[in-house]
Amino acid sequence: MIKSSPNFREQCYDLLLKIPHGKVTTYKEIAKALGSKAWRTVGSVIALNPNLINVPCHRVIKSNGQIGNYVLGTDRKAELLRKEGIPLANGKVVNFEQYFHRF
DNA sequence: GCTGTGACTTCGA
DNA sequence: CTCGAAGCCACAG
Repeated sequence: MIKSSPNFREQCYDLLLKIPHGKVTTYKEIAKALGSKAWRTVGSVIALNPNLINVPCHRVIKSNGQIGNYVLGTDRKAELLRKEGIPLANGKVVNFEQYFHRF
Protein backbone atom coordinates (compact mmCIF):
# COMPACT_ATOMS: atom_id res chain seq x y z
CA MET A 1 0.00 0.00 0.00
CA ILE A 2 1.87 2.98 -1.22
CA LYS A 3 0.49 6.43 -0.71
CA SER A 4 1.12 8.98 -3.36
CA SER A 5 2.83 12.33 -3.15
CA PRO A 6 0.50 13.94 -0.57
CA ASN A 7 2.35 12.07 2.13
CA PHE A 8 5.71 12.65 0.54
CA ARG A 9 6.73 14.98 3.32
CA GLU A 10 5.54 12.70 6.09
CA GLN A 11 7.20 9.71 4.48
CA CYS A 12 10.46 11.61 4.41
CA TYR A 13 10.37 12.22 8.12
CA ASP A 14 9.24 8.69 8.77
CA LEU A 15 12.21 7.24 6.92
CA LEU A 16 14.50 9.68 8.65
CA LEU A 17 13.22 8.53 12.01
CA LYS A 18 13.92 4.97 10.96
CA ILE A 19 17.60 5.68 10.59
CA PRO A 20 19.41 4.04 13.49
CA HIS A 21 21.99 5.82 15.55
CA GLY A 22 25.42 5.87 13.98
CA LYS A 23 24.04 5.47 10.48
CA VAL A 24 23.49 7.88 7.63
CA THR A 25 21.52 8.04 4.40
CA THR A 26 21.38 10.07 1.23
CA TYR A 27 18.68 12.36 -0.10
CA LYS A 28 18.46 10.33 -3.23
CA GLU A 29 17.87 7.08 -1.39
CA ILE A 30 15.05 8.65 0.57
CA ALA A 31 13.35 9.89 -2.56
CA LYS A 32 13.89 6.51 -4.14
CA ALA A 33 12.39 4.76 -1.13
CA LEU A 34 9.37 6.95 -1.63
CA GLY A 35 9.32 6.00 -5.28
CA SER A 36 10.06 9.52 -6.44
CA LYS A 37 12.99 11.41 -7.86
CA ALA A 38 12.45 14.58 -5.94
CA TRP A 39 15.73 14.71 -4.08
CA ARG A 40 15.43 18.47 -4.13
CA THR A 41 12.07 18.34 -2.45
CA VAL A 42 13.41 15.95 0.16
CA GLY A 43 16.08 18.42 1.15
CA SER A 44 13.62 21.27 0.93
CA VAL A 45 11.00 19.71 3.19
CA ILE A 46 13.69 18.65 5.63
CA ALA A 47 15.19 22.11 5.42
CA LEU A 48 11.86 23.56 6.51
CA ASN A 49 12.16 21.00 9.27
CA PRO A 50 8.99 21.54 11.27
CA ASN A 51 10.23 18.90 13.68
CA LEU A 52 13.96 19.37 13.64
CA ILE A 53 14.00 18.23 17.24
CA ASN A 54 12.48 14.88 16.40
CA VAL A 55 14.06 14.43 13.01
CA PRO A 56 17.78 13.56 12.89
CA CYS A 57 18.30 15.52 9.69
CA HIS A 58 22.01 15.59 10.45
CA ARG A 59 22.13 11.92 9.44
CA VAL A 60 21.27 12.82 5.88
CA ILE A 61 24.15 13.43 3.50
CA LYS A 62 24.73 13.77 -0.23
CA SER A 63 25.22 10.88 -2.62
CA ASN A 64 28.93 11.55 -3.14
CA GLY A 65 29.61 11.21 0.58
CA GLN A 66 29.78 14.92 1.11
CA ILE A 67 27.76 16.33 3.95
CA GLY A 68 24.81 18.32 2.73
CA ASN A 69 23.84 21.53 4.45
CA TYR A 70 22.36 22.06 7.85
CA VAL A 71 20.15 24.63 9.50
CA LEU A 72 22.75 25.17 12.19
CA GLY A 73 25.64 25.00 9.74
CA THR A 74 27.65 22.25 8.10
CA ASP A 75 30.29 22.41 10.81
CA ARG A 76 27.66 21.68 13.45
CA LYS A 77 26.37 18.79 11.38
CA ALA A 78 29.86 17.38 10.96
CA GLU A 79 30.41 17.52 14.66
CA LEU A 80 27.12 15.75 15.35
CA LEU A 81 28.00 12.99 12.88
CA ARG A 82 31.37 12.57 14.50
CA LYS A 83 29.68 12.16 17.85
CA GLU A 84 27.49 9.51 16.29
CA GLY A 85 30.66 7.57 15.62
CA ILE A 86 31.13 8.54 12.00
CA PRO A 87 34.63 9.73 11.12
CA LEU A 88 34.80 12.77 8.88
CA ALA A 89 37.44 14.12 6.54
CA ASN A 90 37.32 17.66 5.22
CA GLY A 91 33.60 17.84 5.76
CA LYS A 92 33.15 14.50 4.03
CA VAL A 93 32.11 11.16 5.48
CA VAL A 94 34.80 8.47 5.52
CA ASN A 95 33.55 5.23 3.99
CA PHE A 96 30.04 6.54 4.22
CA GLU A 97 28.87 3.42 2.41
CA GLN A 98 29.79 1.55 5.53
CA TYR A 99 27.45 3.73 7.55
CA PHE A 100 24.93 4.02 4.80
CA HIS A 101 21.51 2.82 5.89
CA ARG A 102 19.32 1.28 3.19
CA PHE A 103 15.60 1.06 3.67
C1' DG B 1 -3.88 27.83 -10.47
C1' DC B 2 0.73 29.33 -11.87
C1' DT B 3 5.61 30.70 -10.74
C1' DG B 4 9.71 30.49 -8.12
C1' DT B 5 12.77 28.26 -5.25
C1' DG B 6 15.89 24.73 -3.12
C1' DA B 7 19.78 21.05 2.85
C1' DC B 8 20.41 17.73 -4.67
C1' DT B 9 22.05 14.92 -8.73
C1' DT B 10 24.30 14.15 -12.95
C1' DC B 11 26.74 15.11 -17.29
C1' DG B 12 30.23 17.71 -19.82
C1' DA B 13 34.64 20.38 -20.54
C1' DC C 1 40.59 15.56 -10.65
C1' DT C 2 38.10 20.16 -10.44
C1' DC C 3 34.70 23.48 -12.03
C1' DG C 4 30.27 24.80 -14.38
C1' DA C 5 25.69 24.42 -16.02
C1' DA C 6 21.22 22.00 -16.62
C1' DG C 7 17.54 19.05 -14.90
C1' DC C 8 14.36 17.36 -11.72
C1' DC C 9 10.21 17.20 -8.27
C1' DA C 10 7.38 18.75 -4.45
C1' DC C 11 6.31 22.68 -1.40
C1' DA C 12 5.29 27.65 -0.42
C1' DG C 13 3.59 32.24 -1.88
